[in-house]
Amino acid sequence: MTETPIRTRFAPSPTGMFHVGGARSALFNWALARQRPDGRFVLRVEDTDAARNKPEWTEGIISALAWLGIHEEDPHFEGPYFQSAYADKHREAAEALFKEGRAYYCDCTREQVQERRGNPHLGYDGFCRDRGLEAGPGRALRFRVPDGGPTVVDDRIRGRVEFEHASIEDFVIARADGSPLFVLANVVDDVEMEITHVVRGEEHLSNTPKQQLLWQALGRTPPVWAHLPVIVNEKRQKLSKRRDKVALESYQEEGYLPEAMVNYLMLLGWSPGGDREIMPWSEMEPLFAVSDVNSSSAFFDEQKLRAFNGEYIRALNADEFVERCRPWLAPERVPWPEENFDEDVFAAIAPLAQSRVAVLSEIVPNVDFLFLDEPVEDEKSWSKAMKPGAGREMLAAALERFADPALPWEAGTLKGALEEIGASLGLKLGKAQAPVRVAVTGRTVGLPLFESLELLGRERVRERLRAALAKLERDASASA
RNA sequence: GCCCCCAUCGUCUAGUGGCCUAGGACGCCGCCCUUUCAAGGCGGUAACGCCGGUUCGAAUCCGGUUGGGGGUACCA
Repeated sequence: MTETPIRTRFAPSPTGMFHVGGARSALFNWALARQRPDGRFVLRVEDTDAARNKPEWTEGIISALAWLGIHEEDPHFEGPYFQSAYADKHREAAEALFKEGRAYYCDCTREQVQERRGNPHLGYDGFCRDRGLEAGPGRALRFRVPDGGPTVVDDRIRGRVEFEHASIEDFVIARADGSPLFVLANVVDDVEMEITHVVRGEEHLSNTPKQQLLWQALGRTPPVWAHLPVIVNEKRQKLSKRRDKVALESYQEEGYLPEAMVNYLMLLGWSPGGDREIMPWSEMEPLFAVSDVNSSSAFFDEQKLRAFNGEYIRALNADEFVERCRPWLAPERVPWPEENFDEDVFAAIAPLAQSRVAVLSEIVPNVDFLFLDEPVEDEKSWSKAMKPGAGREMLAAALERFADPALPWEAGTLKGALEEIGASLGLKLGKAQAPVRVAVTGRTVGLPLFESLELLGRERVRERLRAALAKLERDASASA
C-alpha cells in the first residue's frame, strides 16, 4: 500500500482566547498527522483581520496547543505560519482569476444590491458580470460562480453534500482596496501549503462549495473535507466566547490536567469504540479516524470533564501529585504567608487530599489550615458544629487531654482520645470530632482529622482549641 | 426567508438488518464502607422524536414530518 502524504492544518484566527472547540479540531488534525511517518500538522495563524487581532491571542494559541501536547519540537509540527505574510500570493491569485475571466470587478454598493433585489435576504444578483469593469477604486472582485448545476462536496463525515450553483451568489474574493477575503486567502494558503485534509468545524460547511470552486479555478484538486459537529452549550447553541466558558486557559487555570482535557475533548464527537472512555492519547492517536466522527452536535459537559480530571488526578503517584500541585501553591496564589509554607508538611498531607480534589486549584482550601496563622472563618461551619450541645465540652476536654505529655502526638492515639471524650459525653466519633475539626481547620468538612492534627502539632492545635473556646465565651456573653 | 447539516438514556456515546427484552461513561437515587468529605464497592433510574414504507426481520435502509442547529458580510 502506498502511503499518501497527509498534511493537515489548523488555522485559527487570533481574535480571542483559545477555544475548547478549536482545541478539539486541533487534536483531531494532530492525530491524523501523527498517524503517518511523514504526516504534518500545519499551524497557520489567520491574522488578516488586523482590527480584531492581538499578538497576545497568538501567543495564547501557541501556548495552549503546547499545553495539549501539540508543539513545535515535534517533527510532525510545521509552522506557525502567518497568513498576513502571504498577502502577495493572495493578490496574485485574485489577479490570475480576473485575467482568466473567473472573476470580475463590481462597483455595486450594498445598498444598490439590496435595492435591486427588493429583499435584504437575497444575495448579489450578478449585475456587473458582463460589464467588463477593470480594477479601480470602489471596485471589489467577485468570483463568477458557474451558471448551471451543483457543486458536490464529498465530506468524510457527512457524505455527499450538494449545493446548487443557483443558491451561491457571486461572492467577493477581494475588497475594493485589493485585500483578499477569508474565503480566498484560506484557499490560496491551503493550496500553497499543499494541504490534503481540511478538518474543521461545521460552521465552515457552507463556505465549502465556494472554496471547492476556488480550488478548481486555481487548477487544483480539492482536499479531503471533513466538517466536525459543533460543540454546544446547555441550550444547544454553538459555544460562544461571550456567554460560555470556552477559554482553554480558564480550565488550565482551575487545575484541569491537560491529559484529562485531551481525553475528554477527543470524546466529543468521536469514540474509540467499545466500553472504554478513559484512554491516554498514545492509545487514541492510532485509533482515530475522521470517518468515525459523529455528525451530530455535542454538549460540552464540564461535570464529566471534572470526573475525568479526578480520575487522572487519582492515577498520579504521590510524588507526581505533589509536583503537579506546585503551581497552585505559588505565593501569589495562596492565602497564607509565604514563610509559613512547609514542603515536608505538604508532602505528608498531599496523599490524603489526592482523592478529594477534582481540579488542582482545590488543593488550597484543603490544606490552608496547616499554613494559615489562624483557621479560616466560616460562619456556617461554626454555627453548625458549635450549636448548643456538647461542642463546648468537647473542646474543653480535648484541650485538657491534649495537654498531657504522656499522650503520644500521633493520629492513632489522638483518635482514641477523642473517641473516649466523645463517649463520656454520649457522642459517637462522627459527632465528637466536628467541633474539634471546626476549631482547628475552620470548616466542617475536610481531610481526615487525626492526621491533620498530628501534622499541625500539639501546640498549634491547643492554641486553636483555646481560641475557639474563647470565641464561644464571647458569643455566649454577647447573646446573654 | 433562502441554503445546508443533524436526530439512541438528562448528557457524551456504543450500535452499521437478526448477537438489542439496546451496552458503557458522566449525572442522579439507594445500600455498603466510614472520624467529616471524598474515594472505593454493590445495586437502581433512564433512550432508539413521530408517521409511513422496504424486508421473514429494523435503532440500523428509504420517504415524509416534527424538532434542533449552522450559514447567509467588501468578518474569520
